[in-house]
Amino acid sequence: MTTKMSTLYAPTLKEAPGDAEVVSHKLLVRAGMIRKLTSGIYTILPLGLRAVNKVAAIVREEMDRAGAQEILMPTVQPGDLWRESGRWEHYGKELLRFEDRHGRDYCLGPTHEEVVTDLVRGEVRSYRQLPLNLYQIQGKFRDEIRPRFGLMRCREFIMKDAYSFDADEAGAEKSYRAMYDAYMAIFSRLGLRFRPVEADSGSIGGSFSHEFMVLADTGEDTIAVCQACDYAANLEKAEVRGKFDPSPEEGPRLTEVPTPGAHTVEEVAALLDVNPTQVIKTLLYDADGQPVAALVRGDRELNEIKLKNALGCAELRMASPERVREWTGAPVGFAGPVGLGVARILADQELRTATDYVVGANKADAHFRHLCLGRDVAAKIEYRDLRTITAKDPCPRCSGPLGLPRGIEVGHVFKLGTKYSEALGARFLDEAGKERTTIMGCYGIGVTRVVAACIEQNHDEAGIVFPPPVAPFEAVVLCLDPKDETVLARAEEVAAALRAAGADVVLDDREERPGVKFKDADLIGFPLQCVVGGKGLARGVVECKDRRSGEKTELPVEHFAREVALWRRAVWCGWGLGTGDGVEECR
RNA sequence: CGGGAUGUGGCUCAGUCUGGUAGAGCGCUGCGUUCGGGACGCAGAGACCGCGUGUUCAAAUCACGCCAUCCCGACCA
Repeated sequence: MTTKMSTLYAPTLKEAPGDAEVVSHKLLVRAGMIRKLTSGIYTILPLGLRAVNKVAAIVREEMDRAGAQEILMPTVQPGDLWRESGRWEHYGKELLRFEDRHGRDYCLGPTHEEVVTDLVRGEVRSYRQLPLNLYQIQGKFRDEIRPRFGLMRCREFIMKDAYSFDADEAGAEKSYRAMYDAYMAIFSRLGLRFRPVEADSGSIGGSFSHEFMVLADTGEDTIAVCQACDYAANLEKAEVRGKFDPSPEEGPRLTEVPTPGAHTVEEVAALLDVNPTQVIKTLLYDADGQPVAALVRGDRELNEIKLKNALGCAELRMASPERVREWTGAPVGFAGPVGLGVARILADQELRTATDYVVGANKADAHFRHLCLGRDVAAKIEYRDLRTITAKDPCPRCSGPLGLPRGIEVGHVFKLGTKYSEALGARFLDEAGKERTTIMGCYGIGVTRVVAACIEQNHDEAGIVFPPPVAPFEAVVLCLDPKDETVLARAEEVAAALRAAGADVVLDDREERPGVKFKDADLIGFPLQCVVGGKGLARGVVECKDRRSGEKTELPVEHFAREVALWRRAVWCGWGLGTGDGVEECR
């Protein structure tokens, strides 16, 4: 049975909704694939769900191939389990909490480390049961501070999350590698241009991780990519390398100068007529309750994640203006390292060469000139890599040139270590009969976000340009004269031939003018479009269009079945994809 | 959480400043003409103008409160 547009619930819109900002959001709504229920929460309509399911199917295949087993965990989770892991207190407001009728605490699962670890600790008691990798594809809820951009950052979304359990470090490495490889296979098969990048492991915790970024100018993340070697890292992670030799401690003496009202680096630099590179920013932080100062050059950006990692603290917050006054004795804007009473002072490594800088004097409306860190600061200074990398910095691996493209995070793999297995007591007996803690990894793919990212990367003026593996239907047959039984019958034959060639097909049999069908086909972004109408049939041809290239090919009605299979393969090739029939693989 | 903006038929918006009969386009229903890149004509249906309170003879319009949605920001001294 051919799916027919005449009965499909796919309400397309000529105009974009007023509340949509980004292109994937606008197009998903216009193409009749999603509708908003409330902020950050969407209903997925038939066409949207088909795209989501296509992504899910490929994810499932590759996960199974990698040896993971599918399960389905509950969305509602007991608060007590989250207390055991310590995250009931630490996860914050993204965790939507509520009580049942008995007043017991529950939450909607934003991720499932607790539940899966609870599951495994009950049954896995022997090294013989390891390794184990369990995954699910399921709705997640995260009460985002500010949901936005349609399916890109919403509160309720569909995610594939997998969790690996291993007996030892080597096994955990292997599991991690298997997932990394599976993710490479998944995103390649989906027809996306993407990069795996080194990443910080963030709040989930753990020691090592990679993100999978779909390259798109509208991405929320910036990544550092080497143009010479294969180094790629999230901007927050990318290391800055270079030679930073201590410089001779000489030069003019430290001098206090009045700088009334000059709070920012720009104001101070302008007032003293120096370059911002000659100013040191002193940033004050509260690190697990301890006062800490971080020093970077005036034109640099401090990378808080690097600072947090360098300090090894759990919570890092910028000091409040009251704290700043308390620690420095001056209002915000005049902090400096000279005589500063904080627990630790960290400085970016490039300041090792620091001579003749301008810094705050820890006194209202005053700064010092001619500061030499080694000479003028009595306290110990820890030099570390603290600043955010820039496009001007060399690649930390090979010193080649860096690019800073934008990306959308669609996948993330973590080595978790024993953080959750330790907290929840997931232990087993090894060969020697000794009790040990399982080593975990976790691996996520934002399935709904993949669909949105796919559109961000592939669209044009007319609408979505779906890669064939993601499209809700790979092919559409536009029947231009549905009232003419001969034409309609021919359209059904064309649809059958496409199906035989391996494509899933929708038949546009609506009693609409041709223009409406053409517009909708392009808007929804069916990769293969075949037009069956009186005019073409009179010449004995079916006109086929490749949505991506716009190229039109006339295929003879007579040998259509054979011709269309070849044409389909050519379209997939244009995407750099093979159709999997083994005839010819592209790329 | 701070700042800004918006809320008017299903959708996109005008009308609000200057209070006085609720509008347009799209979509929808019917009829007719059209029919290969979002057709045209005619006739229709459809709105507690986000909610509440107040001011007024009179409120979509003014005031206050609330709610919702979107955008920017969340401490880079």
